[in-house]
Amino acid sequence: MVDAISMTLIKVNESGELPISSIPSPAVEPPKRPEWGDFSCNVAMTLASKVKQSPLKVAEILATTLLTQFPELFKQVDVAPPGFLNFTLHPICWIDVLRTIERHGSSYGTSQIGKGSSILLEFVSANPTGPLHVGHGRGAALGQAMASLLTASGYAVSREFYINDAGRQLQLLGRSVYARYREFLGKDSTFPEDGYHGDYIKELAESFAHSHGETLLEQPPDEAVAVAAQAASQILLDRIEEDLALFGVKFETWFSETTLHSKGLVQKTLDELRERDLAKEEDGALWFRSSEFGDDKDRVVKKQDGSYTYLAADMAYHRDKLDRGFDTLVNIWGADHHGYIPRMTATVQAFGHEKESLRVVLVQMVSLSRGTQKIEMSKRSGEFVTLREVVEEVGSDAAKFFFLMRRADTHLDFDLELAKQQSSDNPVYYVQYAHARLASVFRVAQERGVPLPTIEDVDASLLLGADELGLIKTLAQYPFILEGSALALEPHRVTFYLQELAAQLHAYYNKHRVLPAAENAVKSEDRPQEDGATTNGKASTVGHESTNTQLTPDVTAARLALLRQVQTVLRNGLTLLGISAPEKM
RNA sequence: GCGCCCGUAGCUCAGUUGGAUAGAGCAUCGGCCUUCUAAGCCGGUGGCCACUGGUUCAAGUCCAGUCGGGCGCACCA
Repeated sequence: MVDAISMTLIKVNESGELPISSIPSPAVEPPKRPEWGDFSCNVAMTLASKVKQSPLKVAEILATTLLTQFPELFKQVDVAPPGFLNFTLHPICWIDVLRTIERHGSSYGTSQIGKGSSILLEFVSANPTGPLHVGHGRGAALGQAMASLLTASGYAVSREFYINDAGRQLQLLGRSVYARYREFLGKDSTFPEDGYHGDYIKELAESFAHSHGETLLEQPPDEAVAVAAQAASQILLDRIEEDLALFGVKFETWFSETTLHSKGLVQKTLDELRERDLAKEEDGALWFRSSEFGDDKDRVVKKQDGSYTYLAADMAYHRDKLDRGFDTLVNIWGADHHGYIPRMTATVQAFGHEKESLRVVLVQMVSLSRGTQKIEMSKRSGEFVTLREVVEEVGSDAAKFFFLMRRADTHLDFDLELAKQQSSDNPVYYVQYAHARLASVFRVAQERGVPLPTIEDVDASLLLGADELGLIKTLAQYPFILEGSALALEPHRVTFYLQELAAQLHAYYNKHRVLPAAENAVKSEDRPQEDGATTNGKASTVGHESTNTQLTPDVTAARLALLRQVQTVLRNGLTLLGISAPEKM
């Protein structure tokens, strides 16, 4: 398609009809309205000013040349103001799409645009100081879908969870648990000012009292707190891993912040900064000259008291990621961390990498509701809805779909009532139902001894009606949706596509019968079909004079073959998002 | 004060990286099952794309400014 246009451009240039100094690469896209054909191209308008002719004139020249050059491909090439070229292919060309889907099956839609380039995808990375909440769930669903999407597009993806198991938060956890532990044993205790208030802290403390008895009381508080912190974070981390597994999210690596310190990598990172003359001593602290790379100001990495800042550890972490040889680092962060991006891109550049090698996807907050009733959440009081609770209530399919329904950088309203509803209002069921419905048709077909044909077995000319072609064209888009979605790191595009395809399928299903009625075999009729494709010479069974299509065995076979491909694409898309494609509902 | 994100139908949001007459779903009103799953379909109602200016053949999309909402601005993590 694009090649045809490029060749034509070269031809008209050589023949002198249009003197083009440089041949542009034409942009071809499906037009907004079906009446405008199968593809449209704007190259005439971009060229018009260069060749000093009106866009319409340029388009005319290209259109006639294209049509005479490629008669077997184009049925029609139209020119529309202000200078669009609209192409209509011979309908029969579209049948190739179905053959492609049938041939590739579950791999239909995958590509190699990533060319094997390696990506480290870091997401969730919740502190092991409490259970995962819904916000983490959104990040988890997004990361998981993104990983599948990128893998399907030819990238080598590795998923990683960064464990913040060093520093103040963990100490606070230890002090919280220790305080509850003393409380439980009837000793006096002072709960830390901004400690963790959730009930899970009490549970941890109690189980701690059972396993350790009163032994911790005999230790100095500092040591006891450290022991409590260690034990509690390990348990909480295990639960996080469990919750994620339950949600269908897995990581190749769990990277512990502590190992950065124990291996001396933080100090090494700062040493390297000095070597590169990107560090400075000031006010008794060590600073990273991040402003050299566009940050607002320089940042402290080693405090006056000699301890490292969080940034220092994070710099060491990102340096380590790059040292492991990844081409691109993708981080999924909560939107409240956006101010951190300049620091991190500065880090990447400080160690000699392009700033494009770090891509940060920001995820906005999730607010929960039941119908119109909002559910208040406050982390301070420890009253927030956990991911596990949501998954148990609405199921992991619905949870994932809802998390992936919106662009990452917009607020998400998650309606628990809606997610549980089994109706067309619920987009998850809507898409899954389309898949199950088709499965049911195939089941009934087999029960009645109707064979399930392949595309090669059927009379393809029976699939050239407007509704059939509409479905086929949507199926043809799928690989492009995946590609765009992967490049932009936007899985929500796949969710929207699936809803569109499902809608089209449901409409088709309601309008056209596939199997003959159970008792009296051939009496069923479709509603009038649009004229057009049926004028194609081969379509002998499609009565040109009659506006109705008889549901002959040939028609049944052709439609079955078409619908199998629809089902394949529905299944591929759902699977990619980590959502099940049920055979029955 | 500075920086980032957002502003599209009554509500929740898409908008193919600058294209033609801006689209869905919800809500609301009215239809469609003796037949392959009604967890479905068909039709009606709804818009100053926050505002102003600029860039060009073309702006919801890019740039500048204004207004409004959210979030950041630590030798915290």
